This record gives sequence, C-alpha cells and structure tokens, in this order.
Amino acid sequence: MRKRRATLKDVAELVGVHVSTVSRALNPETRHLITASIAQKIAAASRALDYRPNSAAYSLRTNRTRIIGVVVPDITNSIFPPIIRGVEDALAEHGYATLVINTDGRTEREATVIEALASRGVDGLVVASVERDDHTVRQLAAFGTAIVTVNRRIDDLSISSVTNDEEDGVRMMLTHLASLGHKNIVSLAGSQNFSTGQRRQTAFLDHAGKVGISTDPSLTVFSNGFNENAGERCMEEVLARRTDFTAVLCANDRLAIGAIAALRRGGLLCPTDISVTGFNDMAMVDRIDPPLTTIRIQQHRVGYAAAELLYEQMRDRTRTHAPRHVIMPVELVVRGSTAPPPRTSAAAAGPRARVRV
Amino acid sequence: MRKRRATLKDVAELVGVHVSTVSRALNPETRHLITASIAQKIAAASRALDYRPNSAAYSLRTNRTRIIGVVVPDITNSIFPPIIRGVEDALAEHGYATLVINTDGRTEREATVIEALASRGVDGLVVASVERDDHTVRQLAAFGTAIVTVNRRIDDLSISSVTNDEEDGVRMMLTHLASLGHKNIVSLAGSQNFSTGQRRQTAFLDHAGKVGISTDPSLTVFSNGFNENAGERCMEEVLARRTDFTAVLCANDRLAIGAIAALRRGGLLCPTDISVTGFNDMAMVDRIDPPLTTIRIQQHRVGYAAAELLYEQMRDRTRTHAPRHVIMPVELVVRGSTAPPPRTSAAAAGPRARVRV
DNA sequence: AAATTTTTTGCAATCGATTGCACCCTATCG
DNA sequence: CGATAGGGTGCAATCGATTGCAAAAAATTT
Repeated sequence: MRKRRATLKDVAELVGVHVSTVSRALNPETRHLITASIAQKIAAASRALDYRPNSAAYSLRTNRTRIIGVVVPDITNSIFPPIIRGVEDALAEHGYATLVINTDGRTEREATVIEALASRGVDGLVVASVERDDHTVRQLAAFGTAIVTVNRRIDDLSISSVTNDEEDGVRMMLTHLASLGHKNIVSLAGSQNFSTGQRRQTAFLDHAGKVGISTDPSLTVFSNGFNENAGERCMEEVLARRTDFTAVLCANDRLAIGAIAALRRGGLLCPTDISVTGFNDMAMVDRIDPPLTTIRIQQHRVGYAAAELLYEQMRDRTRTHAPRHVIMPVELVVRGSTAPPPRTSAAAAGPRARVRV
Repeated sequence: MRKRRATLKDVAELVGVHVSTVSRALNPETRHLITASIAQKIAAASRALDYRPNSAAYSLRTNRTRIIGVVVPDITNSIFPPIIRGVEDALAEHGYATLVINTDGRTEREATVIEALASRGVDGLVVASVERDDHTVRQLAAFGTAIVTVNRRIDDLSISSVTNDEEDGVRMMLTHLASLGHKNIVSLAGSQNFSTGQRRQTAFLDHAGKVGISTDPSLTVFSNGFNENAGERCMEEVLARRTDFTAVLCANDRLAIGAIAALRRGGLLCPTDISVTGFNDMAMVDRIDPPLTTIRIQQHRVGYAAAELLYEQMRDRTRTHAPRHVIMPVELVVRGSTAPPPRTSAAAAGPRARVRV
C-alpha cells in the first residue's frame, strides 16, 4: 500500500503552473528566473505535498549521482572508520552520500570494486587502499574521474592526496627512543608497496644516523601484512636473528601489538626488556597492556580534508585540476610501552631471549 | 575527456537489432524470449563495447535502486563494522550496495537520516540503532518499507530482527561468576531504552535468584550511554553506595572497560579484588589489561542473517511478510578479568575502596 | 495450401527531472 | 502609439532503460 511519492508534476498541478516552472523555482540556482510570489506558492505546495526530488531521475538527466565511493582495505580495521566519518562529514554538507567498499587488501579486488562503483555512477572516489604504483587509480584519474587518495598516496604524485607527516612522526619517535638511551633499534617496517610503509622506513634510515642509531640492515624486518599476526611473525624472525636490541619501532600499531605478544612469548617483557612503539594511535591502544607509545594521526581530519579536495574536483569536472598534496601534522603520544633500556641489555639476557625462535 | 559509456542503443546498433531486444537478451529473466544465436551476438557486442547498464535509468524505470541503507549509531564503535560487513557480504551477492549512515545515538537524527536514505530511494533498511519503542522505524514498516533491525529489536516484535541470545549470555556469565564463588554481583546495566540493555538486565534478575545471587536493587546501576565514560561514572556511583560486592557484570564491553578504569582509580584491582565481565567480545578486548571475560556474539553472522531477512522482504514487495525473529547463539569467553573473590571481601578492605567516591 | 498457433522481434510509452528554445506579456523608448 | 527589449513561463526533447502490446515470422494444425 505504499503511497506514491509526490513528483514535480503533482506540485505543478496543485499550483497551476508547468513542471519546468516548479523545477526552476525549487532550484536555488534558477529561482531568480521565477516571479517571487509564484516561487513562494510553489515552495508552499512542495512542502504541503512533502515533495522529494527523485534522485534517479535527477541522476539520469544530469549524470550526477551525488554519491561518492570510499575504498578501504577493510572497515573492521579500526583505523578506517574515523577516516570514513571525516569524509562523510565533509561531503554530507554538500548533499553527498558515501558508499564504502572493502578490498580486503587484495589488489585485484580493488579494480573490481572500483568498477562496481563506477557503474553505479559515483561522482568521485576517495581511495584509502592505494598502492604506491596503483594502476587502477592512475587509469581512473587519466579517464577524468574525480579521485583523491587518503592516508596513502602514489609515488608519482599525479593524484591528489591527504597523508600524514610520516617523516616527522618517525623522527619524533626515534628522538624519544634515543633520549631514553636506546641505541640498537629494530625497525619492524610495513609493506614497501604502500607509501606509509615506505616513507616510514626511509625516515627511519634517514634519521637514525643523525641521532646515533644503527641502521644495520639486520635490524630491519619487512612485513607484508599490516596486522598483529604479521607483527608476531616478523618479531620472531628478528629474535631468531639477533637479540642485542632494546627497542622496536613498528610501522603501525597493529604490528606493535603483535610484536609485544611475540616478545612476551619469547620471554621478553615490554617495556622492561624491550620498548615497542606503534604508529596511528588506533582506538584502544591506550588500554592494552602495556599502553602503547605511538604517533597520533588526525584520522577524522585526514578524511575531512580528502573530501574537501575531492569536492573541489567534482565541482567543476571540465577543468583539469593540478594535483594537491596535503600533509597533516602528527603528534607523539608517550605511554607505557617505552622505557629506558635495561642495565644489562637484552643481549646479556641471552638464553631467555632464545626460548622461542 | 571522459569517454561516453556505451548504452543499450550502442549495442543494438552494433548488432542491428532493437534496444528492447538487447534489453531482453541481457536480462537472464527474459533471455529465453530471444533466439539463442542473437542473444549470443548481443552478449558478445555488449562485452566488446564494455556495456554497463546505467543504474539511474534502471532505477527510474523500475523504482528500485539496488541500494540498501544501514543505520548504525556510530561506525567508529568497533562493534558495528563487523555487522556491517555481514550485511554487505550477504547483499553483494545479489548485486546490492550498502549505504551506511550514523545517527550518533541521537534519536531525532535517526528520523532525519532515514528520511535522507528514503529520498535516495533505498530498497530496504537494516537498522542497528533502533530503540525499544522506535516510532520512525514502525512508521516506515507500516508504510511498506522493507526493514529489519539488527542487534536490537523493538518491543512489539512487529518488525523482523536478528539479535543475540542475551538471556543465554547473561545466564552463562552468571553461572561462571557463581561457580567462582561470587555472591554479591553488581549489574552495570545498559540503557533500558534498548532491547539489549533491557533483556540483559531482565535476564540478570531472572537468573540471579536461581543461582543464589542477590538481586538487591542497590546492586544495579543503569547507564544511559554504552561507552567507557558512562561505565566509569556508573562504577563510581556504585562505589559511593556500597563496596560489599566482588564482581561487576556489565551490559557491554565498553562499560566494562570504563568500570575497570574506575575501580583502578578507586584502588581496587581487577580481577584480584573485583571481577568484571563484558558483553559482545569487541575487537581488542582480548588485549587489554586485564583481558576481558565476555560473551562473544557472532557479529558478522548477525549482519549476514539480517541481510537475508531483508532480501526476502525486498524480493517481493507486494506481499506483507510476517515478521521473523532470529536469535543467534552466543558463547562465553573466559579471560583474565574474572577470578575467585578475595578471601577478605572487598568490603573488608573498607577504606581502600573508599579512596575515591 | 490455408488457417491457426506460437515464437520472436519491434514499437512506443513511460519513469521524473532538467534545460535550450520559443513565445507571450508587459514595460520602456522613440 | 507602435516598435523593441527583456523578463517570466511553457513546450518539448532528452537522459537510458523496461515492458505491454502489436506485428511479423516461423511452426503447427487442419
């Protein structure tokens, strides 16, 4: 028994004018073409009938859907929801809705899901899943699609992005660890296919020298995943290699959580034996054991800013927009997972560290 | 420079048939009307031109968008993303996309955002934000909208829902606490405006008697929020009232986390002095300090099941569907936040418990 | 072989809004 | 007072697909 929604025609008939007049009267851009008194009547009638524009008809005619797509690796990874909210909050103001899609970190799937979004006719894309050399994204941009990457970016900077100041984050963290007295620091680096992983590792190497920290390659381990399991495996790998380090700088919080677990299983306590640091300041890392020292990124703002860049592009689709790159400042948050190195370094503890390799 | 997408007309011209023929050939439901060989040619041409149906045109004509709306209180609350993924996974199979909207727990906003979804023409709604007496949702259902509530439900059961077995969860938890030797247990109950809060509290009272646990009203405190801050405040309130309890059964994990923090500030350690339990088994509660004993709900499956119910409703909008209510089984997960009560009960510890009121 | 049925295809209306163009009416000017 | 300008409105095409109905073609029956 669903009642039919009122259409422009219904409003037109009620007022006694043509639909085109109603259309113009209801559109703020064209309202000035209509006699004020008639426009008022139309507004009243439209309210009386509870008229809502049919978005399918609008889209068909104008070729705009007022929907944007957001592509993330996985919405259950708690780093992303705040970013998504940032995007939504920025674009809701302009009447856009947001379609979120997960790639589950599978590169092939990115192409598929983006294609699905495109066929739904989204007006633009915010991509959080982008790889440093992302073919799909570059192709879309070349094709004229409004697109912005967030949190990560592509190498050639041809596509607008909003990212965090990874370099500054790593610098602050290294400075913090150095000031505590750490000399041998493991870099548990993230996948180098992502700008985050790559920039953080580069920053590590760049800055380590300056503060007198070893950059010996055997102190770096690369993870391909960005999650706890990957963190555990990498940490075990390092422990099997050497044990003369006193801190682990992880490319993100989840790796850090995994690393702490692996250390614990190996008989090493954080922060007593080994300090561990994260990156991102995900929700809840202040409540874990030990509370994580990490770099806080402005998750909501990053999303918001990305949406603003996107909006600029969508507003005028004819012009080619020079890519813009926003880098958001980050903040060091010191908690319980970092402490001065033990008097007798972990190396001296020898056997203990070898319990499990 | 964006290239125009191919339309039915383009395909028709390439093959040399009428658009209606192409339309029928491409639709599995009507393909049997078309000569097989022609259908083949059409399929080939459509592939060659990379034809994608224009969803605006489809929607306009059929009055279906193949989009469903999911209304949640807040996507950054990590209980919801897995549910959302469940919904998405179930409906993606049928070609639906999912528009997620946050109400931020504000009842007025629910009406607004649902209205926004409706005007976008969503084919159905999954509502996770529903209150026990939700006017908006009931009205929509009466209006003929396909709608299912998830995680929560409305009192009169007139609307299909997928929820968890709250009663069984509380029963298992109480049994667990009783078997450890707890007698005086605080119920840190959630808002009674939600079915979750209400059912869990009712189950607490129902079952407490049976296992010899006090149901004195002064052992219950009601929270209005469902988050850590609310948990802290409520816990403080209880501590000010009495201290002769040895366990706190919280209506959800976030309240439990807040409760633990408040106890700690009050000089009481969990689980040594007081055991604390949660509900939901949110991500990360296994990593916090102490790891939380809680009830695991099948977040993904709950979402998936809700989507399946919704799909049934959407498949045939003419029929009125009798509401169905699915209750998913839950599981007790014992971790570090529960232990036997101390020999000398917290009450004996007297002053310590009163450090902060 | 004619008549009838069945299958296959095309025609054209339709969904609801936007928008270039033409028209009409009023106001202004010569 | 007639011509002209210009503001306000209506007309009708259009976006791309779906679908009831009619027509054409093929198959079947008499």
